[in-house]
Amino acid sequence: MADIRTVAALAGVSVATVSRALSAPDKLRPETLARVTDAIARTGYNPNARAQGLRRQRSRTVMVIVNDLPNPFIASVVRAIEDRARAAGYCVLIGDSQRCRTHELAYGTMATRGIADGIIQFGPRPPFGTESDLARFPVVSVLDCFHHPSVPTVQIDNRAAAEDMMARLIGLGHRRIALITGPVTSSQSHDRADGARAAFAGHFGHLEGLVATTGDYSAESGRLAMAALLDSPARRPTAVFCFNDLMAIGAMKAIGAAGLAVPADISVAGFDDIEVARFLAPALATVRQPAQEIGTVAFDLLEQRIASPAAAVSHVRLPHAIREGESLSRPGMARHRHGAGAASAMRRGPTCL
Amino acid sequence: MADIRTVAALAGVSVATVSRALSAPDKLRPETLARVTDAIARTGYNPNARAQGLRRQRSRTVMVIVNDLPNPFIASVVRAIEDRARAAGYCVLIGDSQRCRTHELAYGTMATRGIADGIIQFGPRPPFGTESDLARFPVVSVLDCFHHPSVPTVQIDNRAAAEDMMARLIGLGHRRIALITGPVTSSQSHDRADGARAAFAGHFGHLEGLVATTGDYSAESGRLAMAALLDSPARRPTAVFCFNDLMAIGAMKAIGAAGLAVPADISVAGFDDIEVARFLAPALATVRQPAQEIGTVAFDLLEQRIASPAAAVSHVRLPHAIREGESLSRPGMARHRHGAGAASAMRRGPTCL
DNA sequence: CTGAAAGCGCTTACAG
DNA sequence: CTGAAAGCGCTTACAG
Repeated sequence: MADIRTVAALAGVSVATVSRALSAPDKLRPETLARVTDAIARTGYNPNARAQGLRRQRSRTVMVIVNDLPNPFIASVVRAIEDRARAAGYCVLIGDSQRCRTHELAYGTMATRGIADGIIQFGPRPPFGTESDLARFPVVSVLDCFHHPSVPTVQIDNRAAAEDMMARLIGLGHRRIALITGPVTSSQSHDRADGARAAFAGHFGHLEGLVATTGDYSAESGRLAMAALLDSPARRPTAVFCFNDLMAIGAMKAIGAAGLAVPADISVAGFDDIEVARFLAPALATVRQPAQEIGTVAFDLLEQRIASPAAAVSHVRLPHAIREGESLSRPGMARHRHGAGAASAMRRGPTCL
Repeated sequence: MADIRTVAALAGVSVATVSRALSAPDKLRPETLARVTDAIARTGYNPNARAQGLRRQRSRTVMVIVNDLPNPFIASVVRAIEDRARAAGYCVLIGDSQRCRTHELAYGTMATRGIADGIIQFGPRPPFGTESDLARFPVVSVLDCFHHPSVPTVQIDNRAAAEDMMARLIGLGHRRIALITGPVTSSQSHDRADGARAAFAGHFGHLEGLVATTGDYSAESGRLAMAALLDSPARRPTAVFCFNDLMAIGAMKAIGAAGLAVPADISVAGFDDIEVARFLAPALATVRQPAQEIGTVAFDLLEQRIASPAAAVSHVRLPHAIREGESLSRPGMARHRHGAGAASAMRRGPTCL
């Protein structure tokens, strides 16, 4: 924690020379460089990043704003961003808004106070209160994107991905399918719901049999939503498509709690392909999103934007894939061991599409 | 992104007055304050944190270094730290070392470059290469702690917690118990193994029947470790105590893959009490660690240390609890439906304690 | 190739 | 109560 003056004195040079030894060593006479390098080593000198940032007007830090850090899928994208950032000599500042708009805005403001050079935003709203800031401060929107002329986005084709999974379910013979969606504010959830509807209507010519209920991407919300769907055995779906894996885990729990089996009674599909999904029994069929690549591309786009703010804004769509699992089967695979009890249909949430 | 000079000019005062309007408003004449406040509002002025930090020699930022951010238990402790930090007006910088020593040291060095006022370290090693830095820079060690005279720690009593879970297993009648531990570098894993041994030996007077194999806290390592334990049906344990929930999830997968059932054939216990553990079927019995409180206390200790570096170093032990689950039962609950095949005993890893 | 000097945007004794 | 000035630790034209 010596400063540049200490090092300069020790090496018998000016502070400018010490600075150059670090940033442009080839501009120094080898002899001088050696003296400075030695002094740096002896003092354990590390330039103060605050002072560097102030002088250079660049912090080499990016802020990542997520809304649910404990969600393993989000964490894995964050990890990929961090990997790439580190390689590029950047620090990463993570803000977990916990879906609270106030926190989100606080992190956004913080970033613009010279703390970060740009923001990677995971949520469906801009991290600033005033839209015009988006034109001035580099922001990249990722996963659950929002749209703005000066904000690049990186995500999969959520609509097509949902269509693909629905095609799989329909292909297996399912005619009564439930969706457990994300919150109404989630743009990716809208896209997926659109895709699901398109696939269903495209195949059957109508939407009868497709039902949707809303979750909030937490396992508990998936459990509750599924429990609501099970309230009415007569209209019970034969397959459930959850818009993330955590909700699928919750749904599986609710199905088990009702004395039903996956997939014999109800097939379950997820979204994200988090690691634990592969460890469930049965292993969850889900939509794989390329977490690593999403993070990498997001960082690269942000870095480009920091370097040249006027360049064209690109919107990257990365490929998804269907991850096979044991949680899907054809409908009607179970003996009819459950009594009726046609109770309160659609009590909570579920609405026809 | 106006600067203080712009605001001062607009309000017709000096920059010193603008600074005071923010940090000590009561020192200004109400009239002046009003003019400045108005100018601040009109320009959307936010002080540059870099410049503030440089001048004040305080960044009001703490760095959190974890080794596995996607682990939901770790993420939940990080979230608690962030909550507390935000309330105290601090930023949080998260570094995910991914168990790589080089990255860990890089984050540690970064923090000391004026970027952070202190570090909360999750791993069992100090974040610096030279020990003496620990006396100079505030560090708090958390969860998987290391020990150093000037570093406060916060964790549960891992030894006692393991004893408690072992007592539960022994009380159910288990006589052949396997441990799936963390890596050898993990101090908390050592403590837990000690506790497990003490409980076993205390009850039986010997260690025959207690077996340990090593994992790395990932689900996949739990699966592999469990598969190795199942290699020899004759010596198969009737209960497995995994030193985190992710490994327990992996172990359950391996048990299912071998055609066995939890808990009928093998009881499984975990550690951490992550949210998904409650959603497994069967719900996992585990050791609850108070994530929220651990994070809160860790931040508070760090803040104290930043404020008064010379104060006494405290070591906080927070209470754990046993979370009941359906993954435990008495041994021998299953019919003997599996053939023998007494193959290669202890081929991989498992060693008698 | 090297140094003296200005300045990044703030804060805070020091005067008045 | 308010302002002028020094300085936090760097970097980088500008001279030489």
